[in-house]
Amino acid sequence: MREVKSILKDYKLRQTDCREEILDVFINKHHALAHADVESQLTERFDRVTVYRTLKTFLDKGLIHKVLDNEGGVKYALCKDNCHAGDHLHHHDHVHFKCTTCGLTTCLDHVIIPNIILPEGYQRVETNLLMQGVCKTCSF
Amino acid sequence: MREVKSILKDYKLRQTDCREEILDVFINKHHALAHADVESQLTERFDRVTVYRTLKTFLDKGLIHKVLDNEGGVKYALCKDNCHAGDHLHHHDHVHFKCTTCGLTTCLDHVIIPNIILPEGYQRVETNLLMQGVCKTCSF
DNA sequence: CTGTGTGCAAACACTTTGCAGGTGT
DNA sequence: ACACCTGCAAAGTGTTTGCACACAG
Repeated sequence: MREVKSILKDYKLRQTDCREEILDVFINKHHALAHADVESQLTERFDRVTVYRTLKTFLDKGLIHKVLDNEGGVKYALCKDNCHAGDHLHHHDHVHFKCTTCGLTTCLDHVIIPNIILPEGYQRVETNLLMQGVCKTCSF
Repeated sequence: MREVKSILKDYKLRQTDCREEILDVFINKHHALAHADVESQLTERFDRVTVYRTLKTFLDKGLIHKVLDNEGGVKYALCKDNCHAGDHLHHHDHVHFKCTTCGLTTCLDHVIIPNIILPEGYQRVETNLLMQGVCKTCSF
């Protein structure tokens, strides 16, 4: 996977088996993954702790972003190129959609969260929107 | 607390000390509370498990609603009267705001989530919006 | 009286931390 | 060579389940 290696290099991360595999999982699955999902998708077995730390590293470096879950967990999804508009402002103003049928949470990258007017005195920094319903493939 | 008792009756819930106290906490605190928050606010000590079950009961009966958290936990907040428009459609299309300074999450009941157009095939059922930033009282 | 709520104990699940040794650059 | 990554062990935290007894209606 040439792509994986070059992405890690771009993000100034060391090339290790664990990172390559986890990144590969994110690239191939096109939905958000919780820690447990990542773990179960790995071909090689890595320590739970290593997976936790790798996810944290990817998150810190801006390779992946958090996706909230209605059950209270956190999932992660790959950041797309449009996250880096301006390189400093790492923004994720797109909608996340969790299907109640198949259970998958996906980034609707092209559905952006509209600008919401807050009451006087509130300063917005980040917005997270999770929508639940039935996804395209499940509503046949 | 006459109010508390009548609310429990309205929701067809038995009157117990635990329920009265927990409901009282929600009424007096005007922000979302996680399980641990509820527990620490109780004057009388109830079992952890009882608190969990009470929250679940309140949630099932529609007395409180979930508030997502960016850390991956779940908080709860009282449902307002406007939740019951139509009595069957229990909707919470308001914005939740978590202050990064004081850490409190509040319901912005009057800031409703705008209607978002989804791609063909997606059916929306529920929407949850969490905004983070600085709240009114912290931005002095 | 009956069904439901509560407390206790225990199991279970999830996440973090410290340390020793291994690996990428 | 050095800094960083990994695995193991353990602790810390959060949540659920089963059962016996207590209590509201």
